[in-house]
Amino acid sequence: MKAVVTVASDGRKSVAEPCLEPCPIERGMRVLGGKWKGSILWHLKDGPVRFNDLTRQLGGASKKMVNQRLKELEAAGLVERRVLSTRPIAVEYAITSFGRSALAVLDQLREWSETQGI
Amino acid sequence: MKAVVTVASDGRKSVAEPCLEPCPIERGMRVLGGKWKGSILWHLKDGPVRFNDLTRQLGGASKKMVNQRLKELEAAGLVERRVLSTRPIAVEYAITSFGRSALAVLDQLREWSETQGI
DNA sequence: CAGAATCCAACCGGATACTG
DNA sequence: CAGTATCCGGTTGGATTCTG
Repeated sequence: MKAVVTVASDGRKSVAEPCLEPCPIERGMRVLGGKWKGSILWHLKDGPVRFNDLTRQLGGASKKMVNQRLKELEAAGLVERRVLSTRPIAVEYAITSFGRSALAVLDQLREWSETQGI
Repeated sequence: MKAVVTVASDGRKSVAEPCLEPCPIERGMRVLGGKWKGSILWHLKDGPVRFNDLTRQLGGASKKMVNQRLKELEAAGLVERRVLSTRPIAVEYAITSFGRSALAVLDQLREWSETQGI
C-alpha cells in the first residue's frame, strides 16, 4: 500500500492515504462530499477568493472549519493557496484545473437541489 | 421555521428540520453526501435489495451504519422500506422515483471519479 | 488579515452481544 | 433475517483567545 504524501504550501507534509473503497461513488464523495467542501469549490469558480471573504460567503462556517477544508482540498490538488505579499498578509485561494473538472458534478448537484426544491 | 415530520415505516416519527443553507450545493450534499449515502442509493438502482445483501455489497459498512443511513434516506423520501411477510422476516429497500432523480448526479460523480483516477 | 492554540461538549462509528 | 442495545474511544466542530 502506497501512501500519498503531499507537501502543502506551508511546507508541512500531509499523508493522505488513498481511498480504497471499491465503489467510485464512495471514493468521489470522500473528496467532494462532507460539510462545506463542495460549496467552497463552487465559490471559487469565478476566480480566486480571499480567506475571510470565503468564510463570510459561506455564512455559518467557522474560520477553523473553512481552513481545515481548504487544506484538504489543497492536499487533494483541487485548490491552490497563494500568499500575496502585502501588509497585512493576504491569502487567496484559487481553483485548479483539476478542481475545475469537478465543477460539472457540483453544477448538476446544484440543479438537482433546485429543481427538487431541496 | 417549519420542521418536517416524517413517519417511517416502523411508525416512528423523525423530525428532519429543513436545511436552511443558502447554497444549493450544500443543501444537496446534506441529502446525498456523507459516508455511504450515495453508495447505498447507487446499489439500489437495479432493483430492491435486502438489508443484509446491501450491507455485504457495501463491504466495510457495519449494519448499524447502513441502518442509520437507510433511515435517513427513507425519511428524506429517497428510499422505500418494504417488509416481506416471510419466515424469518425479510426486508427489502427500494429506490423511489425521487431517489431515482438523484442517480444522474451520482452517475456523474462516478464518472468523474473514474476518469480522474480517484 | 489569516490563521494557530486551546478547551470542551456532542456526535460518530466500530465491536459485541442480544432479540423477535 | 433484520435489526436493537450498550459500551466506548476517537473525532468533530463551535467558541474563544492569541499572534505575526
